[in-house]
Amino acid sequence: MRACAYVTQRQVAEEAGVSRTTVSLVLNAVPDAHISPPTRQRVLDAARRLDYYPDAAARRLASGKTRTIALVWHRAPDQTYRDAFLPGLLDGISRAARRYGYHVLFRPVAVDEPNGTYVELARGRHTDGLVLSGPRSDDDRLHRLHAQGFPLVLHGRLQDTEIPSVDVDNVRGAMTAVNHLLGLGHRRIGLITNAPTVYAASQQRLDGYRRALEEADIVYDEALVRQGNFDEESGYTAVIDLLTLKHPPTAVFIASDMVAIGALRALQEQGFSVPSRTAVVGFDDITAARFITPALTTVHVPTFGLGWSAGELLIRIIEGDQPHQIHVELDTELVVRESCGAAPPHRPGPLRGCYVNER
Amino acid sequence: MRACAYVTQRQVAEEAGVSRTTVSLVLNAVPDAHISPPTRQRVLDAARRLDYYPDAAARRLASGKTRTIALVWHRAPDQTYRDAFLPGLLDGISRAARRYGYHVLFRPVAVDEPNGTYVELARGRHTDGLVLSGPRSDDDRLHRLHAQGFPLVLHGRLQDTEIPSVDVDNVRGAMTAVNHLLGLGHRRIGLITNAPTVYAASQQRLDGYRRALEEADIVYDEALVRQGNFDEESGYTAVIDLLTLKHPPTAVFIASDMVAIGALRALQEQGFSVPSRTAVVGFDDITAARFITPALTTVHVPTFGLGWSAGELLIRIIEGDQPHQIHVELDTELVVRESCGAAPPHRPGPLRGCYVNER
DNA sequence: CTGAAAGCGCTTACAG
DNA sequence: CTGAAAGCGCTTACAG
Repeated sequence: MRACAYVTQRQVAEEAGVSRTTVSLVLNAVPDAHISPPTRQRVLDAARRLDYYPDAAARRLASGKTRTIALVWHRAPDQTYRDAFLPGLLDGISRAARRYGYHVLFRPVAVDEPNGTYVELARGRHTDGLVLSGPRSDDDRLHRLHAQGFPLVLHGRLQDTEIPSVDVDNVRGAMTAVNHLLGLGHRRIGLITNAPTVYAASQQRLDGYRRALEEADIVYDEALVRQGNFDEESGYTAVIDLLTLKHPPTAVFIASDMVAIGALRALQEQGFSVPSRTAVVGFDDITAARFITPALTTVHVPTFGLGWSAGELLIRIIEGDQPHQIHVELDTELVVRESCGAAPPHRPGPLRGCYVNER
Repeated sequence: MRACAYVTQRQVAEEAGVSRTTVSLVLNAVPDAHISPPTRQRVLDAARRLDYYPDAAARRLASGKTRTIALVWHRAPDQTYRDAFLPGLLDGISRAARRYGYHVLFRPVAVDEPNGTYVELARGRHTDGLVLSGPRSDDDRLHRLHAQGFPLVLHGRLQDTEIPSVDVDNVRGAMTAVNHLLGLGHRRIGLITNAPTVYAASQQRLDGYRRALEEADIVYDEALVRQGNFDEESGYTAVIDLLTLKHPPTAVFIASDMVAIGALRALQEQGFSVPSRTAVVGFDDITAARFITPALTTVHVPTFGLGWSAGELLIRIIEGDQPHQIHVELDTELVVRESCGAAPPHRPGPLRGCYVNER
């Protein structure tokens, strides 16, 4: 069903009275093909007049380049959680791609899908490179792809790998959160992780927590630490458990907003109102953080920036530039709202106080 | 930089001891090419042994089909608003595409971008068809594309057009919301629109509101109607204005959750607590609706279903099937939470009561 | 049941 | 400064 009649390079050549080679050279602005300005102009005019667009498939086949990158999107156990990052990330990648003249292919991987089915994109030459969001450590086809020299960037780092990656500086992000609570005078600060610590990000946020305490000369107390698992439920349970302590913490750093939302609810139900009795700081700055009551103070993750960086890094690799940084770590920012107890004076109006504190 | 060495059809042919034609026929499972089972098996084995993937560009060039569809994503004035729909929509389109063996290209259109730049995807044969989310009525390149017979599906209907589309049944959705309030005994029901009524969806939701009132023999009172404009701010302002009435409404249907969130805040600030003094029902069921206090009763928009339908409809059109429905309208569902005052008994736990009421 | 051959619409050495 | 020609890796009538 090719309803449209497409105009080809040949027609442009005829219209301009030159060879197809010349048309190609002009339209691709090949640097060292010295085309006389008048010839150039004639080709350009002809192309415009005929409203010519080169055929993508032909161009790819001849050049060996697809000028396309793909985003492979692993669904996480908790869907809401990942959905919060998709728009920003995708927008960032798309903008970077467009900036460099690339297209972007989107490829979700269903939870029940076997590992590595997305390599078809690479092996079938649909794309020049892949951004993989949410890599699995047991994904050996991924490592094979990398070993073969296929351009790859991970969103979310994998342990012990040389595959280029983009992520937020989780250690420093966590430190910012904890330092903020310390600055408000808290000394017994609990931690609920965002996920089991087999996840690199989770371990790093835990490390940041420990380091901030250490720098404040507070001994790390494992009794104040609980494990979250991506969703509200896990935060709820973790808090209930935390409150069985004889001396519950006066503040809790919860390394995921989604988990924090469940935690907030548990705290309120147990009469540990936030922030008056317990201060809470989250991590991620998902959309809901602004809307929950009390509005959540949290560590903002720059999703657009992550997407942009991933796209740009990948394209550099594809084009053979030597990127000076193979693992990009972006800074986070603390967003002070209400749940930490350091909220700005309450202003009436549709928006909850939400200024951003630079680190 | 082609680091990988790719295996070609020719190598598979040699390995299997057959011609390239035969390889193509077998691998594409061409229906009426009668290949003997042993030959077929030999080809399959050879392909597997060599880990062969056909070259996408070559295939496209030879077949004239890209087996790719694109999602063109217009950013709306309010970004948060649209972001709420992207994950579901994109997931739906991607799943439909995969189901039929298509890939999906994602193409955001920046707010400051001139109209119709995305037609390059069509004219350059990057894709066999386009799903356009958030079409502009003044986009004449869109109409030209359609006139040329290029496969197109809109997400969000355009007035007076024969271009196939997918949307939610806005009229019935609004009626469900208003009927619910009527069922709770409300008689003075206000309306805040989701946007100016030049937007088709906005007009339709207004129509649904009027029709529900009419069927309940309540005269339409323009004094109870205000205009929202996508964001919280507009909802906040609209409520402030509404409350200047001598007899403010006892319930308000707000045709957008984002607008409703601003409205909720204004109501609470003005002492019209929700739901005890004023009942509120929203529209869209964005993620934040669950998290706001009180949790928002709202009309759920099936974003995944919209994406799936758009993808499937587009693929049917591409493949020349005659779809029996050119304008698909999906049903909505009312989600009863707290803001309408008909909440289920309060249960402790991480999740806010959120059962779904079938229409 | 299988193969030789043309062709898809470009890019890119190479020659002049 | 410009053109003739080979080639990218497939699909698809067509012939046998």
